[in-house]
Amino acid sequence: MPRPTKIAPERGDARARLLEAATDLIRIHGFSATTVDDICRRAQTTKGAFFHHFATKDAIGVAAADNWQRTTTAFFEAASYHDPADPLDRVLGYVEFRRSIIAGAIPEFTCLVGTMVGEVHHDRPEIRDACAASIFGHAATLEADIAAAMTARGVDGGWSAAGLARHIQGVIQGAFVLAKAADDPDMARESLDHLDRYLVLLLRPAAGSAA
Amino acid sequence: MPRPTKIAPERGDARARLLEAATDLIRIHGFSATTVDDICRRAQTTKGAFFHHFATKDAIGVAAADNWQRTTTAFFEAASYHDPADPLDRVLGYVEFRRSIIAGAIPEFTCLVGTMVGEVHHDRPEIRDACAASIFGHAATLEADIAAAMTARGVDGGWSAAGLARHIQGVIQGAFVLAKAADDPDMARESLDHLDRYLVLLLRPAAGSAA
DNA sequence: ATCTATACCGACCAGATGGTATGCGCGCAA
DNA sequence: TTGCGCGCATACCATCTGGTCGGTATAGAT
Repeated sequence: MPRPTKIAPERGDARARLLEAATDLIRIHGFSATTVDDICRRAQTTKGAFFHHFATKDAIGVAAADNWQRTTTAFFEAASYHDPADPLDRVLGYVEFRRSIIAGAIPEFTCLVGTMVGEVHHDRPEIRDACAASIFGHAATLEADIAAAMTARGVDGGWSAAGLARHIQGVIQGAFVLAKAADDPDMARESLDHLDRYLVLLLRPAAGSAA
Repeated sequence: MPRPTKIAPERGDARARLLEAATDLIRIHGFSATTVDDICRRAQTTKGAFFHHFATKDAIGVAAADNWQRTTTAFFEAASYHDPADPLDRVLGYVEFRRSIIAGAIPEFTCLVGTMVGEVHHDRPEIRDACAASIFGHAATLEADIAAAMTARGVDGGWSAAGLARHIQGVIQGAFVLAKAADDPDMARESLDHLDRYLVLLLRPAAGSAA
């Protein structure tokens, strides 16, 4: 999830800067612990600008989740794990890609919407729903490849491609929780390795059938 | 995670009531959004009592995590998934047990320390470490059974019993994130079903070898 | 040139927040 | 019975919080 380098404030830019600042700060401190003043300071704007663009603090939470969905959608669409001809390779490529972008400090690779929804799910339903749209919308992008891999293998274990896609997102979110707790990105990588193993066991056609 | 019914305040009880109130409120609202006054109100005490027992708000976060570890340890030790003779059955029984206690409203079955650590990992290292001790200490209780099941099956895929135990905790934490996002406990159950399937594929001796 | 809509500024506010200072009653040892 | 420490209550405080409001600057339409 690379971020553009800081640019000097320019007229018409404040909304985007506020959104970026909010995203960064919420990933570091969480939603509740991030104050409007903090966001303004980091965005190099004032409260006047903030409340011109966002009616409430909650509103920037919703907007940040929406923005997260847009940017991550573009980011994953551009990735090369879609290239392989075999649908299972595309699914495994996705997991490998997720693994490869676990790098740097923890707030740099963890998920904005996963962090937010854990905190605000009960009190701020609008933010929760925006986070859910991002998570489950992203999960849905895996469905077709999973379904194709299921067909290729001929599996039917009473579970769905959509459900497995959701589970994959769950494992990734859980991996981030472990990394935060241990303060160690390796915890997340380890979990993604197990996820990869699961998908292979579940979806790889039996050995010898292709040789 | 059953909770005792509310009792009228009694002298000498305040600390325990504060801890229980903090636990409940943090599970609902998160750590930052839970105020000291909220905790006191729910515990039917005053700020005087609060700061008599806890030096700071952070201190009750640490104490709540420690208390969580103690109570959950006792809770899981008493469960019957330890009974089967086959170690794999004990591991699968654990997952089934975790699945069975997903019931009621979301804050009633989600994990205090998982919720807290996602929020405060960066700013409150003492709370983070207390949460980590709870999560990874609990994971460690699965290690022996996993190792025994690995031996029985004779697996060696370059991963460890400890790592798989951590992954199991990760999947459970991720399942809670999904349930919060979708506002639906079924999301968590679905993920635990996949976890069960993974463990069977990974650790069940090949079919026919026992019949 | 003027009008208007939008972007933005910065002082201000009421209430909340974590934390403190002080006092008071109960149990217990001397 | 007195003295003392512990558990807890009440009143209070400095600071921070989200949010408001009047005002200014700029760009484009007429």
